[in-house]
Amino acid sequence: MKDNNDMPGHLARRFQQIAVAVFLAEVGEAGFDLTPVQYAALATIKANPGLDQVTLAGLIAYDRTTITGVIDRLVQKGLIERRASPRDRRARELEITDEGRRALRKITPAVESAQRIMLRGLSAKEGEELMRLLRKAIAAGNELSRAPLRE
Amino acid sequence: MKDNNDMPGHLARRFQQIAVAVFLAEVGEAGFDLTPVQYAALATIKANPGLDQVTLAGLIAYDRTTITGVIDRLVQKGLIERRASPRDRRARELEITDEGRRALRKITPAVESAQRIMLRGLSAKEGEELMRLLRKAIAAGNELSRAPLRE
DNA sequence: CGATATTGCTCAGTATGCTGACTATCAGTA
DNA sequence: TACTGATAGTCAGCATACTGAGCAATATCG
Repeated sequence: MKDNNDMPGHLARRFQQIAVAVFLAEVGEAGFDLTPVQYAALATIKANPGLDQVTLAGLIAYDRTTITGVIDRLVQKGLIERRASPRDRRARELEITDEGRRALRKITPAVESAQRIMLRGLSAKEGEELMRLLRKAIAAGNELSRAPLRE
Repeated sequence: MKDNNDMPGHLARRFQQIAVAVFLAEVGEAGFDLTPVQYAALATIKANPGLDQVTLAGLIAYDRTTITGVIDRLVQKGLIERRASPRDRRARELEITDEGRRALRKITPAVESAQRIMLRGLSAKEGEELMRLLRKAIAAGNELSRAPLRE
């Protein structure tokens, strides 16, 4: 009988669980109330001004039904704006606000610190290797989830 | 500006996302409707007959408020039984049913297949290395989440 | 041009996960 | 034994994620 610790699926869940907890703790300590998911969305909107929701979802591999709520909350916090696209009346264009830009800038150190903490059990070389293997496994499984990465 | 693919937190989320999708697909194809979380709970209850909810939660690193719903659904499906403990009237003892045992046995090939599929981009050696690194990072971060592993 | 397919988005429903609060019970101690 | 603290479980509330359905608008093709 296989142990939980021999199951990549179980290990994935545990690592994710710790990663989220560390992120929330670091960002919270910096005085902000942003989830990992909201942070990734905000950073991606900043890097791609005016993109629509489906494109955003593809860039960070979120489900299209999940992104709606995430965007709602970012708008609610005043960090982004959502407006109808002039070219396609089905689509909504997303834009970061000045406040969103400010928040992103101030949060960055906490986010980077969180990434270090979640790898604190590994050497620098091991951390790199873990990320390489995750990237490789993810690339091979990209199409297996409902929300694949789309570049 | 760091890319998402350089963030262990983001990679953790993506890998877990794929792992869950693969698990549900494989188990669903085998004719069962069990989530990864429900499967781990069921297998752990079988291996530790009569354990209480807090102990179960500790063995698989679930939050005690999450385990309640998971157990509800396993009971609902007739796979486990929950009854008051004779020694501690606060506690509930959990026991797998015959039907739970049967389900577990029939599901096992699908679960193992799922674990292979989620590593299909890696060689056997790389898969082992990924699991080793995840275990190491998880061990170092165990206390950082609200639901640490308790053996 | 008009029928059809596709796309962007939303919604209802279900299942994790977490925070924080609460009840009931148990354990240790003054 | 009475008080105090810890523990087992539940609940309400919020935030991901997903399934499946549906609406409105756009694209495509005969």
